[in-house]
Amino acid sequence: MTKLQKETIYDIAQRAGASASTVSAALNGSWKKRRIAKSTAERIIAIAAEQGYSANLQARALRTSRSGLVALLIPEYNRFFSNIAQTFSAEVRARNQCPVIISTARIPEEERKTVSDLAAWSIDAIFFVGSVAPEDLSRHCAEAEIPHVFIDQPCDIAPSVVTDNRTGANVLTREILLSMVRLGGVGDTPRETIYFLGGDRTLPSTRNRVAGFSEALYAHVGRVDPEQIIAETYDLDVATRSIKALYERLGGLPRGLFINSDSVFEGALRFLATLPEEELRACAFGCFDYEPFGQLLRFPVHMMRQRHRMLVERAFALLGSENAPILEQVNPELYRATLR
Amino acid sequence: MTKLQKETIYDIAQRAGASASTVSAALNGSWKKRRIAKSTAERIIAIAAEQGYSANLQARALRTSRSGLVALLIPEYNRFFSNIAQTFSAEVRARNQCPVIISTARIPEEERKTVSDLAAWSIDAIFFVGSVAPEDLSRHCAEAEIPHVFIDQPCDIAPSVVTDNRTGANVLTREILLSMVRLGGVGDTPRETIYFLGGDRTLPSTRNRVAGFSEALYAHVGRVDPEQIIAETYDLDVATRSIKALYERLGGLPRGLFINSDSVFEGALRFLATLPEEELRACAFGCFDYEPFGQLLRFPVHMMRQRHRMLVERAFALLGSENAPILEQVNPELYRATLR
DNA sequence: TTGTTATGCAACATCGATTGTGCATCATCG
DNA sequence: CGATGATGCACAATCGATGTTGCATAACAA
Repeated sequence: MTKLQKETIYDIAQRAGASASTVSAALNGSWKKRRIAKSTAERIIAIAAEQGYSANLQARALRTSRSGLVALLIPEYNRFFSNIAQTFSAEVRARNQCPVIISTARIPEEERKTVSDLAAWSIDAIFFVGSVAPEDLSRHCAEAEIPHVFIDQPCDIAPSVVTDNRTGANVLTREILLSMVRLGGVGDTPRETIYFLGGDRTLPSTRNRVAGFSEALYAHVGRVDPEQIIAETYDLDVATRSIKALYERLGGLPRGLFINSDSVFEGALRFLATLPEEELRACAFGCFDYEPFGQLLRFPVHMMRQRHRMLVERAFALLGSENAPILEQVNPELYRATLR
Repeated sequence: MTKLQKETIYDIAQRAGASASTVSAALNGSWKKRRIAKSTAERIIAIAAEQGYSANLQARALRTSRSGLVALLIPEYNRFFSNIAQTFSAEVRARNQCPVIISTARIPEEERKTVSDLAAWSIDAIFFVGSVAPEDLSRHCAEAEIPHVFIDQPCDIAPSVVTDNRTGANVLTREILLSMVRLGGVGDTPRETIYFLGGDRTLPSTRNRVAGFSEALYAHVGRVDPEQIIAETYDLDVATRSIKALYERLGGLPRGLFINSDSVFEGALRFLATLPEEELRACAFGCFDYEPFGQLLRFPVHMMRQRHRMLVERAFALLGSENAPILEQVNPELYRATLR
């Protein structure tokens, strides 16, 4: 085994008594098209293997302007996005390409800069998950001719795969309402109603979840108060403060709580953890996202699980349909809390 | 705004009425060393900015054989590794480089292949987290002259940063024992003792945790039975089966349980969730890893939090000290379960 | 035997940025 | 005034792989 780095097609060519172009053709598989004798190709391949040769990918990418890199941009590493990252990795590697995962912390400026960087790398494709400004990013990619897909947050001008948030939220809300009935049902005072907590109303996913929530609630009691919806941000710390403020304003927990996303869940729990168990059990919880530990808390929580595997698979399928603003929806799965 | 892709230094050179080499120097900051007039450099930089120029990184990497890419290899995306990934990303970007995060599923073959791939990309450095076969990987990197560091699992022949597992486990075990005292203390029957669950004994981190566990236990009761240590794998499903088997063998939960890692925690909880609350509260739990939801379960759990920020920072600091088998330890933080 | 097509491979230009070298121009000094 | 040195920049050779072009030789037909 010699130096992994230094060996080039020229070195191999010398050893094999052939030219560099022949070696190149033999090694990248194009030898058949280039009318290289099978025996020659096999000899070269054997020598390369023996020498532990591996092509300089920069050189190849420079020449072909295709890098073999596929990127995934995520806002952060929470459970949902990590799951996406995991299946994305597997999927890319299965295609013999190299997955590159980058988190951009929900900062639009950072997202744009990252796209520029990736373009400079001649990236083959970009998957955006939970992007803040999809259209802007899509235009950037289009300019650089980079195939791209949006997951979780749709884009008006590019293929997108999203969870069916509206239906999902509707189902989850109905489930919470069902639990609330056992706790006394939806009443007239603020404390006897359900609240929607967390998320960013300016984003389509949150808007759709709010819509599903509202529909289910309206169908149940015939009215929805805008005050019941608290959706300014996904920020974890803000979630902690929001639930605390709500608790103080109402003089206790409401009878139902729709928690939007796992990060909000985590933030809210920081406050909830300080409450006595009776209070927690007097509120019906639902969370739009799945968190395994959620099933094991001191109080029951319904959860809506987004099917990350399916989302990623469909996204790959849509990669071909470039620039077509297709919107594909994947329905999430309800995990009903078992009463204890 | 023109095509993001096509603009090269030659185009800029034409516009500026200068040569490509001058443009190159102006744009990459080496113009001072190359005695380019400040006025010329500024003019070129202005034109480049106006044209939205960005350098072709393949070409640069090909020439300089440095890619600006820094890789992080993790086994999977659990909470601990995701945290590492998050701080790693930030750290790399702060250095104006591009983070590449790849999960290799604890498969040695996959790890080796990934290192080869990365070498072919002229990767600038590799951070290995929780690697299965550190020495082998280190040799590969050394051959390709890639700076590298190991986090979480040490390597005998390369710089490593790990949690002080032994001390951490000792402290955590003592805390569990303390809780056990309130539950009746350590007695003579199997059900009145403490068990160590999960992890892989062939790995140094688990070995050290077992050592710390044993020392604390020995100091407390003067003996340790090998049967008290169940550490064959980090696998989540196996953890579920192990705890179930233990429960059935003992005819109930033991009085204390040391859970090794968050994935084992998650696996064990699948079974624990099926038990009535009284049984859970009759056992003192400790987990070597921090899981925010862990503080909010139906029973108290002490947790030992690994300081991922510090681990990553120290790893960067050690990158320079190439090939020196330095072992740096970072002590974890105890999160005492509050009784409810 | 000559002309034609097929086969197998080497030469060479190319991708875009970097960098060693060299050639002007201008200032400085004895 | 010629020698010396600093200044500002252009030229051209790389880095390693790809693919087009073209030159041999062989195979075949006329």
